[in-house]
Amino acid sequence: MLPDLTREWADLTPREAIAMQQALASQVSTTDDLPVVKTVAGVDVGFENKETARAAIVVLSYPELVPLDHAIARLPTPFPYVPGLLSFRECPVILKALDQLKIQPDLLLCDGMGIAHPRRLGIATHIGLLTGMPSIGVGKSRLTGRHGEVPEGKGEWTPLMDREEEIGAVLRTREGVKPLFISPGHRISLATSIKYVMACVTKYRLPETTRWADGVASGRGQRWLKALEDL
DNA sequence: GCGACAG
DNA sequence: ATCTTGTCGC
Repeated sequence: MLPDLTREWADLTPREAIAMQQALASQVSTTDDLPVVKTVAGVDVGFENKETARAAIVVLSYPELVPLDHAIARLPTPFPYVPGLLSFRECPVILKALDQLKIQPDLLLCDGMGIAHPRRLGIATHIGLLTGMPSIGVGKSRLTGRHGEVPEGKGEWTPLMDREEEIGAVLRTREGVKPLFISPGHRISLATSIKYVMACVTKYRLPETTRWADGVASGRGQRWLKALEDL
C-alpha cells in the first residue's frame, strides 16, 4: 500500500514544497539498480477540469511491448501547476493508480523530467523515491538546462547540461521529429534510460508506454480501453 | 529588474 | 494540461 498524500500535501505552500525537494535530492540514485526488466509501464495524468485529476497507467511486456495490465484513478487536484513543482500536483493520483495494478512494473516511464530539474527532483524522480521503483523522465519539452543541436538520425542525442553537470539527454526518437528530453528518475543511469526509451519506441515519436498511457488517460480513452479488452 | 518556465 | 479546424508534409 503506497502512501496517500492527498491530506499531507493538501496545505503545502510552494515554499514548503521546494524545501521538501531539497531534502529529498540527496536520496536520489542515478546508478543502475534495476531487476531484469520484463515489464515496463507508462503513466500519464489528465485533467477532467480544474477540480479533478485522472491518472492512467498501462503495463507492457518487455521487450514485446504488449499491454498486460492497466489502471485508472481519479482524485481532486491538490495543487496548482507551478513550473518546478509538478510532482505535488500529479503524484497523489499516480500513486493511487499504481496501487490498483495487479502487475507491478519493473520500470516506470513518466511524462516530464527526472533529474533534469532545478533541484534534481522532477516528477519521475519523485515517484521513484516514493515507490522505490526504477523510473525515467520522458519530457516533450525543456524545463531547465542547455544543449546544442541534436543530430537528425533516429536514436541520436545531445547531452542536456546544467553548468558542468549532465542532467539528461535531448533524444531524437525518430528522424525529422522534435526531440524528447530524457533524464534518469531513480535507480537508473542516463545511458540506461536512453536505452530503454529507445527500446520502447516503435514507429512514433513517443515511446509506446506513454502513448498507451495518454491514450487511456485523456480524450477518447474508450477506444484505447477497448483495445485493451481484446487481449 | 527581466525572462524562462515539465504537465 | 486544455480549448480547437483545417492543413502542410511524408
